[in-house]
Amino acid sequence: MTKSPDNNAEKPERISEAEHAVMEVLWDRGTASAAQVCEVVCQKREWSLATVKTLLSRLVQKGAIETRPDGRRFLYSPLIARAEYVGGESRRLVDRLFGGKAASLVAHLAETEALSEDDLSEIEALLKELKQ
Amino acid sequence: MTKSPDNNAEKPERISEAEHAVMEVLWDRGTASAAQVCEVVCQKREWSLATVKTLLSRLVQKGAIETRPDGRRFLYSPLIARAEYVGGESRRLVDRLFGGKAASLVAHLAETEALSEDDLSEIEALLKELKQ
DNA sequence: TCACAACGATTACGCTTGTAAACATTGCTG
DNA sequence: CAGCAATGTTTACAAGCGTAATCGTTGTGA
Repeated sequence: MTKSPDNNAEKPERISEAEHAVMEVLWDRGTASAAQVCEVVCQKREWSLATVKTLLSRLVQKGAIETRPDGRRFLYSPLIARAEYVGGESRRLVDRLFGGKAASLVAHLAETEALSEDDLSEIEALLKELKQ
Repeated sequence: MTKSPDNNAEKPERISEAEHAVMEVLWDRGTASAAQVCEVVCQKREWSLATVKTLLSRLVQKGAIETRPDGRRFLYSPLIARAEYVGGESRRLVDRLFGGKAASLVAHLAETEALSEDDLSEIEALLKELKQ
């Protein structure tokens, strides 16, 4: 195979906030054209189509999405999974603010009442399941 | 008076990553001079004293810290509490990535095994306490 | 066939961030 | 008293980001 076996330098080029908004659409749809992405986000963020195109280009450069030609346009689809991104971001936060201890994050959320009764029950259920 | 009396628009000017590193020192010490801050972070981040000074200035501008003259130098101290910052950042993450549902974050951490056995026990204990 | 519309690509531009050097002030030491 | 050293202030500058406008190409409808 041509793919060099060990060029996994894969340093996951940071995705910016605006870019992330675009990614969400692609994760949701799986695949979309620039116009379709715009339909979803341009209202919300008061963007123009041009802005969306710029963001898509940057995401391609960063290796976060890929393009497939579809007639005269491109269809864009994610190359990295949402879970991967979410995991990375969560980890960054936990590392930066909680010394890497995820439990500290949870503790903080609980203390500051960022967790509702429902949240607490939900987590409790989750724990039970994980522990069985 | 030239200083407008009611500019308490207190929108908490975003603290950048590098600035945050400086804040951590101030939160830890309570108060410190530029040189003292540098002693703590300049090794770790390979910064020069000049860099620390810039960051301190920016933090002052942003209203995140205050200065008190101490002889020929300044002592810097935090104006916002660490908990406040941490809470804000956590909330931002939860809003952006988990639709505002903190429980989803916890679920994600659990699923991706970002939570160790110890973490889980800890959280469990926490929950019990909160529910008393 | 020809202007136009739909696209991606290129270029733009001001703001923030990271990282610092240069400058100005001033207490201190020889 | 004259430099020097320590300190804050000002200026710098490249990269990244948010937000687009403009350019170039090409399928399409009149």
